[in-house]
Order: sequence, then C-alpha cells, then structure tokens
Amino acid sequence: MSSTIATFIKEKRKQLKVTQPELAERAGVGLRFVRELEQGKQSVRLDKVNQVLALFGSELGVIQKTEA
Amino acid sequence: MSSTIATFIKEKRKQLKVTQPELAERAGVGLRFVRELEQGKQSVRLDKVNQVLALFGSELGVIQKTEA
DNA sequence: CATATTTATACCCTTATGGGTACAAATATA
DNA sequence: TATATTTGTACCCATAAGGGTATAAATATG
Repeated sequence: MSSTIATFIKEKRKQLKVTQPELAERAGVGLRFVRELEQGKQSVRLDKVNQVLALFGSELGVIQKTEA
Repeated sequence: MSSTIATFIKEKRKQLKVTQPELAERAGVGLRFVRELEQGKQSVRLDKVNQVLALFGSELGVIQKTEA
C-alpha cells in the first residue's frame, strides 16, 4: 500500500532494482538525502522530494485524510 | 480544482475567511512561510507544509501524474 | 474617492538541511 | 558460514530556509 512517502519511494526503488546511490544520482540529489527520505525524515525539502518522485512518474500533492 | 499546493492552501484559507497572519499563528509557522507557500515556493519544508495543511484536515502525499 | 485591511517584498540573523564522505551495521549471495 | 553488496549512522561545512520585522503594493470597505 505504501502509505507514507518514505515507503512509497523505497518500494518503487526496489521494484526498479536500483540502489540508493543510483537513485540519488539519477534524481540529482545527494545520497544522504535519499537515505534520510527513505527513513521517514519529515523536515525535508519539497522540491527535492519531487525530484526523486519524478523518477517514478509521481509527485507530491494534497490528499484528504481518510476517515477513521 | 486547486491543482497546486499553493492554490489549495490559498483557497482553503479564504473559505475559512482567515488572514495569512491568523493562519500562520494557528499553524505554528511564520507569517513569511505562509506567504512564500501561497506564492508557490518549491523549496519549502515538508513538515511545515503539513503543519499548515493539517488545519484543513489534509496532508501531503504521493500522487500519480495524470496522463496528458 | 479616501481609508482601512490584507498581502507582497526586502532586510538581517539563526539554525539546520543537504552535500560529501567514512565507517559500522545489516542484508544478500556464494 | 565467509564474503560481497547494500544500507544506516556520524562527521564537518556551506548554503539557504524560516522567523521577525518594516515597508510598499494591492485589495477591500466606508
């Protein structure tokens, strides 16, 4: 299901059988950023997250919280 | 429609008839941040965007790009 | 139209993100 | 199980995000 951004990216990356260093290079971000991102760090920059997501044809957008 | 995060927040804020200073205070972020956010600044921090969106019962998540 | 309110831009300053890198821990593979 | 690969954590440093604030521009209201 990949509820969080972190797990989404991790899953997508593994689907493509790409390592973190490779993903970082392709996305044009630092390796450390990719790692912090997949670890669920909240205080990341929106534009850099989107740089990574762009590799999967995705992007960040507003979603409504699902009712309990 | 509010395709972008910026317009989404701006529209939601106006729906509630709240000024930017009020929104900033309620969200616990700086006034300048709210303004840059509504102006479409890309390099904002994810956690702070979510702080603002939380006021509308929303949050940031991964979305798939719509086909052309 | 004049005035009040709201929003946008610019300034300085502090803080921490992100980059690079090295090494440890964990995982995969032979 | 030994080895190779991948991932996670820690370090220093430069840069810029974000806070506060003042002022100008834009908008709303009388």
